[in-house]
Amino acid sequence: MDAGWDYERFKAFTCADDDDIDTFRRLAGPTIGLKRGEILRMQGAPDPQVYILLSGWVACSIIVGESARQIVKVHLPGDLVGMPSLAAPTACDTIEAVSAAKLGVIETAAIGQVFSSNPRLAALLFLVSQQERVVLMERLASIGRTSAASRIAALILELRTRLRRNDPTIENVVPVPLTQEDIGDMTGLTPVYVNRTLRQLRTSGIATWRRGVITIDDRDALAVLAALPQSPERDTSWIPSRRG
Amino acid sequence: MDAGWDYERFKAFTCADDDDIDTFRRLAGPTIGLKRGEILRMQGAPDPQVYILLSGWVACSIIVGESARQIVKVHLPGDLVGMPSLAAPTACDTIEAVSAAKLGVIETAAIGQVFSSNPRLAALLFLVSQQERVVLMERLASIGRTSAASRIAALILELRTRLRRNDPTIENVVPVPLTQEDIGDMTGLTPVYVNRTLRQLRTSGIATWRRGVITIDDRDALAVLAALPQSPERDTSWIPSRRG
DNA sequence: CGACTTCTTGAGGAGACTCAAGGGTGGTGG
DNA sequence: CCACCACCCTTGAGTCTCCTCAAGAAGTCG
Repeated sequence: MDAGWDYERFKAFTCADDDDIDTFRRLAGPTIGLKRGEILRMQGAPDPQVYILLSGWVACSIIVGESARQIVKVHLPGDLVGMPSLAAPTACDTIEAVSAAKLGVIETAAIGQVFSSNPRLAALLFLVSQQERVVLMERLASIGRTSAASRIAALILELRTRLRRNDPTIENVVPVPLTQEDIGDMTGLTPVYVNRTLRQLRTSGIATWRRGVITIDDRDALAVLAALPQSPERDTSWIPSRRG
Repeated sequence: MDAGWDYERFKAFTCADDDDIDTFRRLAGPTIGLKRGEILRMQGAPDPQVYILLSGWVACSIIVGESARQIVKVHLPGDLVGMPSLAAPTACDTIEAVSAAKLGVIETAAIGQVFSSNPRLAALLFLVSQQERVVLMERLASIGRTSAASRIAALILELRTRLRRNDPTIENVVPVPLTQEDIGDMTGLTPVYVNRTLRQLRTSGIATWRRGVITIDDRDALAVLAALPQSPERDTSWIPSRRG
């Protein structure tokens, strides 16, 4: 744990080993602290940077029209934040702290260095991006083609799965610092309707989401409701080995 | 043009130069031909491969529940197809030909080789993935937060922009081999409502979509309706140079 | 020319939204 | 320690966008 960065989390996320971690750690620059609700950078800001989330949660969102907001990703500790804007002159999304958070800045040039000097780590970064694409694709399918209850069920299961990578002891009680408005912005619903849908999940004995804590009462029913495949593990055999 | 692969298209797409192209060309294996409607591989199929689209259009979709389909990406010639499933033991999406199409197979191991032997090209592949993420994020915002008319407007503009990379002479007449059902599966709408929305766009003098051809009548109005930022160009200064 | 897919339009219904008001909860300052 | 304030949650009533079901027309391919 250097400057609070949860390396174990990052290792699990990328299948990186200790040497990879060492290499990567050297990339992280100064640390930034954010209070809940604080904005790290706005969509459209010039010269976007890449960050690594050390602690807390941040949300990346896109503003549509005058006021509508769509959260495209909530990041948990260990996540790389801001990669999609890597090659853009201006940021394509807004990064905002959902809870108090700390981030390390990663110079864009350092990413290029990884590709030159550490092909294995570069491939791991590439792989992480593919996984992020899959998550986005599944969220797209969820929002485009399912009911409010299904979208929220899928969200609950996604958060549970991701949090379990950090903390394998998590089972049916999942701490989540999102407001109902945040949930709406993630699922494409209004806060009012999120509230009604949560009540429906609660009264039907499937899940209870209250005061920042989800309690899953019937995981099978939740999975059926979500209607999305639970992705299995990854195959990393194609990644270059360290010596070769 | 080797085996019909539009290298110029790929070069424009990735900012790759001739040497990069040469390297990449060696990766492409056997060519596969598909008729319209034919499925290359189903979601859940084991050992997914990566392809390069040589000609025609293919769609990647996710099945939700019993019958609902969400198209997460339509690919144009030059695109890399199937990357998101790269590290998964089973394919996360179904690849289907929207029009007659040809694809080259790319061995998974060859991708790893690129990372070992050609960091510059690896970085370009990485960059392309980030761009794909941005496109997904914007589609997510569109579907999650805008009306049917806005979604279709955004789709029209996205297709126009991408096709113009292939053929810069395209202005207001855009050839698009998608059925109204396909449009619905891309935008999260039913085919019936797509039809009504297209009529609405037509009668309000914004755009006409008929028989595989979009005619844009008022591009400014279309952009306002789409309500999404038109992304500017990329900054690739961080990519490793060939010698260095 | 015939079979099939795709498009078009109508009528009715439901899921999600908007507007509005009241009740909790936690944080801050006196 | 209490009171106030801001934020968030909760619920009701009414509306509208979009969906479902259905049938026929138009286009396309063999």
